[in-house]
Order: sequence, then structure tokens, then C-alpha cells
Amino acid sequence: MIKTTISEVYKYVEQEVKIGAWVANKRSSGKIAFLQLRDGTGFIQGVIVKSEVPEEVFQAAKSVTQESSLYVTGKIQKDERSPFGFELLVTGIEVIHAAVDYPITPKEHGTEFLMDNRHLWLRSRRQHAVMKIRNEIIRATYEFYNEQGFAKIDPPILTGSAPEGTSELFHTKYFDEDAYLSQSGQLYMEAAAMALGKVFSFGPTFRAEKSKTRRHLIEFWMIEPEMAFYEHEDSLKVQEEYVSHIVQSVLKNCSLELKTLGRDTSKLGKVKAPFPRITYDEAVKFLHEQGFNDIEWGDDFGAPHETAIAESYDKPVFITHYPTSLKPFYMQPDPNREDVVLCADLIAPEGYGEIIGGSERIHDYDLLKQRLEEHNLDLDAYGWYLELRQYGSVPHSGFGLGLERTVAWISGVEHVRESIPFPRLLNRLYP
RNA sequence: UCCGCAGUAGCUCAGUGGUAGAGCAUUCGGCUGUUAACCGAACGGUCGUAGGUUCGAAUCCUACCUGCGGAGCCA
Repeated sequence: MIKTTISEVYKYVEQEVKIGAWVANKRSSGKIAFLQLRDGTGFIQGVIVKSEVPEEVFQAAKSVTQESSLYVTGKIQKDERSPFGFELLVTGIEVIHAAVDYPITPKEHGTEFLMDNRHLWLRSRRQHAVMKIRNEIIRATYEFYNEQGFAKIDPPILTGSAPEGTSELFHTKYFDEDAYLSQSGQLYMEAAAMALGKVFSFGPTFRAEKSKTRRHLIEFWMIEPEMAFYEHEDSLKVQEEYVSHIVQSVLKNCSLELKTLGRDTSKLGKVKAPFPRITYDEAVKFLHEQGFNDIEWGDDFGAPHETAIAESYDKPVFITHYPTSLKPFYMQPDPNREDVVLCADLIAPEGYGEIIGGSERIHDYDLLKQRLEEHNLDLDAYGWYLELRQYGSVPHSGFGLGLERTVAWISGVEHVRESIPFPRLLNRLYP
């Protein structure tokens, strides 16, 4: 007997196989029963015909409960009636564990209930599809940066100093010292870029912000590349090629998952480099033309502004050259204009908001020191960071991509809480 | 922190001053191609918590708790 998985059954048409699976749902009538089986690799329907199996097998199929675990044996058949293309004509059922009163029934449920049962909700067809897409984005990320000659570098998660104050950082103790959970590895990645040239990080970040929207998580994952000798424009090219690569990889390798989610793939198909760019100045002018009177030059954009800008393009759009006053201390000023910096936010289409923030970094020692002082930051805490500009400083750029917003956008799910296995939200630390 | 909405059976909801309801889940029975299967029956309740108004409160009033949506905030 061949033991296999649902994803491999196409190799065994008209052969007898054994599959370990869970019962996602069942339907039965007097003389035929259908089991919707899942094993993590996919979904397949098992068909049990009363007249063709021993009575105890048919009774087992009729009485098995939702989410019970089974070893099922049977013959693989091609079948036009199955959306998957194959069915399992069951000849034997061995119940490994009988589930009792599985809470998530085949009908609709509310958000709170599903989040309380997140450990079980992940088994659903829809959540399974989102996790597979997340996995494909992660795989394509490593593929892209390895092909482009980047080294993966892991910055620390526990840090002593905070780039911009500590109000939105998670506080903890480091023996007798204060410590904080990282909200970005960027500064460390700059040090790594001076050692290895092109580097990227991929890890969790933590923000103790009281944000409660469909785009915010307390704990989320970020990909942060940093490149020595790359100026602003060089960095934008990496960004648009990277985002194109992950979108096209998902389209190529997750077609079944996108179909399960009902995602409009024609919109994703257009996501190919190059991406449109507008400057902050142009964006403000555009918003005024659209009737937004609540914004002036020097104000940051809110969610409605970002959405209005994104909606006028069918690809992600870069907004570049923000006012210096809106951005962090380390961004390189535009050589032609002191009042704006060489930065860009990448706004995803369809209202998913900012998925990338990046900039060219200041590489001049005196200017960086001046900026630290202007922001009232502790020069000792930033000593090592400033020192990078004393030993062979070079122009360099980098950016950070938020994984969950990207997963939510590509999957087409409404809220980032569905794009991470166990979301940490304002009021959610369980399960 | 602010604005808005909600909390009734395991789940999703109806009930807006007069005997607590439906669908799903579960259990039992029926049905040979079902796709959230269908048909019949049974089981299932501290109406978020506390106080108040009333002959009588799930329903009206007050406070609090919890959740959802949005804003603000957000490298």
C-alpha cells in the first residue's frame, strides 16, 4: 500500500493509496457518503458507496465527526465533478482520534469567535490558502535576494537604545538594565552593509502603538534590505523588482489558493516593474485637485489621502521626496533642496496602504551628528552608529517591507489579522 | 485617547413594555453524486454585569465591562 499526501495523488490514478487526513466536512445519504478530507497539502473528496464496502466502513463514514483524524485507504480516480480533479473511492477508514463538538461549524462566524479559536481557524480552506501565500512570499523573498547577491543578516531583537524615543517600544529588563524589543533592525543593517555590501534582514518587529485599524499589528514581520554604494534611485529599482518578483511568484505558484480566496488576479498581473513615481509636492497638488482641503504642504498623509493617490494607478506607486520635518533623522537631504529628503514610500493598490518605507541614509559624519543633536538624541547611545561615518563612509540606501500588509494585499483579505498565523493586536494576546 | 455600532442557545442572528424564537452544530430517523447537501424530530437560555423606572423589563434609564468599525498615532 502506497502512503501519500493529497498533493501527490495525481501520480497514483487508479491505484490504491493510504492518506492521513482530517474530516473537514461530511455529507451522507442512505447509500452513499462523502467526506471532505484535508491533510495540510490540499483537499480531496472521499466517496463511500454502501454497496461496495463492508458495512462497518460505511457506518464509520456516516458517523465520523468533523475534524476527526483518519487513515483513509482507497482508489484514486479522476473525476470531472470535483473542482480538484481527483476523488478518493474509499475502501477503508481507520479513525485515529474522534473529535467531539468541533467549535467551528460550516456556517458563518463572527470575528471575535474566530480569533478566540485562531488555533483551529487556521485549518479552514481560506486561512490555509492565506498561509500558503504567505509562505510563497517568504520563499520568493529569499530567492530574490540570494539571486541578487545579498547576504541574510540577523539584527538583534533586544536593544538598549531607541532611534526615536521609547513611547511606542515594548519595555523589558536586561538583567539590571532597561531593554526594548526591536521596532527596526535598520541601524544594525547599515553596519552590516559596510561589512558585506548588500544585506537583508527578515524578522519580527514590535510596536506598542494603540493603533486599531485593518493595517496594524503589534507584532509583525519586516524585510529590511540595506545596500552600500546604492543611491536613492538604485534603491527604488531594487524595490520595484522585488515587489514584482513576489507578486509574479504568487501568481505562478499559488493559483489554487488565489482561486480559493476569490482574488481578482488580473489586477495582480499588472504588477510589474517599473512602478509610477510622484513626488510629495505633486501628491499635495493632486490631493488639492481631488478636493482634499484638509492637507497643506508639510502635513503628513492620512489613510484617505494615501488611498486616493493609490486609486489613480493600477500598480503600487512611490511617493518620493517628503519634507525633512516629517521623516526620521537619518535620511539624506535632496542635494537640490534642503527641505526634502531622498526617501520613498511604496503605496499598495486597493487601499492596503504603505507596504515599503525607505530612503538614502546620511553618510556625512558632521551632518548626521547635527541631525542627532537637532532631534535631542543621546550621542553616546548612537556612538557606534555615528562611528560608521568615520571609517570609509559611503552612500548607502535601504528600505523595509511589511510582510503582513503585503500578504493581505496579494491575498485580497480585508484585515492583516488574517495574514499572520497568530496575530498580536491591541486586545489580543491569546491564543 | 476620540467618534460610531453591537453584546439573547455551542455558533450566526430575530425579538423595541405582556408566556424566550429561528437557522446551523449535536443526537435520532429518512434519502445513491452531495458541494455551507436536503427532509422530519429531539436537545439546547443567569437575554454582558450592577443598579434603577414599572403591576410587569431582553426591550426604557444610569454606570461599568467586552468586542467590532473608523480616526488619531504609525521609520
